[in-house]
Amino acid sequence: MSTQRNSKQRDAVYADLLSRYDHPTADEVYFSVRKNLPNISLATVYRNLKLLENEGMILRITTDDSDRYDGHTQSHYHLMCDKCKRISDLNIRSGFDPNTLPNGEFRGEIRSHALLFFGLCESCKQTKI
Amino acid sequence: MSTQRNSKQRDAVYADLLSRYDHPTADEVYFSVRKNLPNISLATVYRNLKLLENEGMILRITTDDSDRYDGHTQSHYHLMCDKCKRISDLNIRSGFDPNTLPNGEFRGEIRSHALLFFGLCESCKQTKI
DNA sequence: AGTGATAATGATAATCGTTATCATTAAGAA
DNA sequence: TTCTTAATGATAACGATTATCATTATCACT
Repeated sequence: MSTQRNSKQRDAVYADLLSRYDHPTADEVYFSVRKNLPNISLATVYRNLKLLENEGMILRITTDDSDRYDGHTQSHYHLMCDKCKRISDLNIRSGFDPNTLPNGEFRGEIRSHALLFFGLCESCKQTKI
Repeated sequence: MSTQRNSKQRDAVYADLLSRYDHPTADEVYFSVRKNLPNISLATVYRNLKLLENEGMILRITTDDSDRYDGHTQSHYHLMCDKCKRISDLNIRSGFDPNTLPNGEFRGEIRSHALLFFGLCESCKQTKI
């Protein structure tokens, strides 16, 4: 495990993410947590966000601008609004084709998507380490 | 249209992307184009990459680190290697479920993916402008 | 060909999200 | 309570990208 000791700062960051569904940026978490811990440092927020992500306790959403965080890790997808730039949850049942734009019960409008796979490229797969 | 005049700098940036399949960063395009245009500025490379993207002539691939560019816009997906961080093309037939990890003829290994949808959120869809 | 308006460039400063540094604080085992 | 050292707070540094601005070059119109 990556953490050896508890800290109320880390607990506060995690609790904040669990309590909200608006996929905040690191800065937004910082300002929210400061209500209860006025002396917490922005660096501590970044540190703990990375730590919690590495432990699989939170999700990081990579976007064009600032990364956003989600404390709810059960499988779901996200939509970034072209207009207000906010991120909302999409409850898409698994077994779908992103090109088919499965709106389902979602009352917004899906226009496009970005999909990036991760794993091993062909040459790294050969020389497996 | 966004461009009113031709420029050999823009032509060179586009030609460079068309000639390669390694999904370079802006900096890598810069160093490549400098072989023929030693005085081109990095700012000009960034400007023209953004311009070409807006015109739909190239693709930008948003990743955790620097953005990467692709001059080949016919529909295909990408894999970022967890080890060497290079991006390779994935030829996936449409009509697939990203969770099913459709390896196909790809000789690497798909382990995960990041999928983000774009469009209008529910509230912006209501107050449509 | 020559001229003028202005798009595009080159050089570089500025921005901004994130990470590194380091002295200080505090968790928790002994 | 003491001691080790993980974690923090404050802030400097970093790196990718964008903004600024004087200069250059495109190209429509003579």
